[in-house]
Amino acid sequence: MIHISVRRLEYFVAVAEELNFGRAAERLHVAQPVLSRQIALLERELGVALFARSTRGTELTDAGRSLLPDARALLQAGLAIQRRAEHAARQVQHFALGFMPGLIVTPIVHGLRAAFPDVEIEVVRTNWDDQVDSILDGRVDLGLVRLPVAARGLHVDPLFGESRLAMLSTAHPLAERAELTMADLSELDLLQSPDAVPEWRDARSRQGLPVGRAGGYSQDVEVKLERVAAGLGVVVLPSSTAQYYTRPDVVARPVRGLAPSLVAQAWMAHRTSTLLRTATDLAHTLRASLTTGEVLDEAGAPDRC
Amino acid sequence: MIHISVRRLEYFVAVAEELNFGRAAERLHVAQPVLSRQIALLERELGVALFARSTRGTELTDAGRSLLPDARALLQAGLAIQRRAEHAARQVQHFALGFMPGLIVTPIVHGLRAAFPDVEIEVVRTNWDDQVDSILDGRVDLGLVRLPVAARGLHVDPLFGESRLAMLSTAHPLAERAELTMADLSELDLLQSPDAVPEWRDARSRQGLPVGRAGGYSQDVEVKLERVAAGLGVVVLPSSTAQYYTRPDVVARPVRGLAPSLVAQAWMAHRTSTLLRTATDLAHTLRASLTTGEVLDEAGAPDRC
DNA sequence: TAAAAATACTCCATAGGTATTTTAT
DNA sequence: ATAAAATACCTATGGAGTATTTTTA
Repeated sequence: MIHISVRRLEYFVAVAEELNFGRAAERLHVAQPVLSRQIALLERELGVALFARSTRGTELTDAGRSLLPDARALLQAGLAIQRRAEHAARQVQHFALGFMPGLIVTPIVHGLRAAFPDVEIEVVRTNWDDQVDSILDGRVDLGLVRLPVAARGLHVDPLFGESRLAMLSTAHPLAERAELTMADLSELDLLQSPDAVPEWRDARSRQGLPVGRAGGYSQDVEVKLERVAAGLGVVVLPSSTAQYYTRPDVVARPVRGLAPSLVAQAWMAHRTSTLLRTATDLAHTLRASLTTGEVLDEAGAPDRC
Repeated sequence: MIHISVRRLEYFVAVAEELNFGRAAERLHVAQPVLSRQIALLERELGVALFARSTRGTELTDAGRSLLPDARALLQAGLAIQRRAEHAARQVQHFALGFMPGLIVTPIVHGLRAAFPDVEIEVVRTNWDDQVDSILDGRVDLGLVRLPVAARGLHVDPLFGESRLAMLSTAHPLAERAELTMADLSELDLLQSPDAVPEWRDARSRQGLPVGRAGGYSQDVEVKLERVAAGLGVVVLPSSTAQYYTRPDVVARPVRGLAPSLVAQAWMAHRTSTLLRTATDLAHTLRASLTTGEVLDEAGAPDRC
């Protein structure tokens, strides 16, 4: 029998994120004493202190730190349940297809419409930061994602690879070169998450240069390109994305030593339906037509995990 | 904000499994009207009917069927939280290493003890049916499993392969042959889950023979071998397991056309700790010494998903 | 003394229990 | 007539609110 209360975990996550009971209470639209009490109850229930309180700044204990990802996972499972129930409640069936910028999902949508004329097909453009979350929390039933993904509970089925290009302002000296090297690239500021370009991060840390960025990262391609055009740095995009989003003041240059980007389809591992099955089959069959760029290698055998 | 109540989902799963409110209530140690009300409230909350009630047998609706796996996933996340909190509550750190029959975890345990003398290391023998569940519900921090696994939320890192052998009663006519073929094998009754021997299942269904088993499957190696010795059929075991569990009335025979079994380590994808990291590194380094059988091929690059 | 969290207390929503009715075979 | 689920009604736990106190930099 499970005693855990979802609400309490939500409170816990909020406090862990704010590290301040008052602000967390405000964010949750409850009174501050409620949090004091509920967190204390959660701690008693679990038998561990989750926070080290002090008047200036609350901190997570080891136990709290270890609970946080578990709690987040449970909350996301709860969200997914609500979202999907909403869809089940409306009589018309619904299927949401997520895709990263540069990918073309029209062929899949056409195929699905032909096979299931009564189903409402929705397409959702995702970003690097929510390509996985959108699947986990039920906004998207099947996502066309770019690897790597932190696949908690997902089936990931690689579809094809495509080369990646560095996007530079035309005003930048390096824009005159036909091809860049990793050494060139690592000199530049990266305007996207280093997780998306591990080669850059590795080269940077080998050189002892800073890897993080003070300003944070923009997630929208358009915003990234805006900042590139402004001369703030470089972003690395898959060729399809580079080709889709073109502007006169930004050029795309190949980089020697940059591994290809892999496109995959991903879905909740424990969900199955003929609709989903049809969609994954379609995506696999039509994978060569899902991009405007050239397909590097078609990842063959289903590497589903 | 999430409104879902874990308790209600627990009730839902119980009723979905029993398909009878009275029996489910008994199992949950609550009164039957409680379930009627809580399920009705859950249905109102979600806005969908989950059960089609009738006086003879309750059935799941489509919405209910689609909720069930999601609900189970959430409950398992809840269990994991409770289990791990229990461990965090005891001051002494704890690490549970799961392993399938035939595998030798002593080298890893020694390595961990050397690196973390104060941590309590527990080893847990798992079976085919709980090698994954034990990780998901927090009983095991790192599991040495046999592929394939339905990897919901797991990192799976293949370690090595080993050949598989058919275990037969010495009294069986085929026991006199030095090697069997898939055709021989598919004639025999399989005393383990067909999922563990897909080749057998495929051969059976091609021949139009029944694949399922009325009696269900035993999960313990010892019990399986007992039944083999009794002449009820055959089981297929990895060579290490075959070598570890030996009895005079059972023989092991190679089978032409049987793919090797892969051993992997698996852990919750969203958990990280130096302890876990050390353990996975140890397992990877020592992988050749984790089995008594011969290592077929060492799966190299980390295929972590 | 000021900011942050905990405590005291009150109120009400809701889960759970028992007894009973409804419903379909 | 019987088995299964729903309803009626009661109780008590516990979550949320306001006011206040404790704590420490």
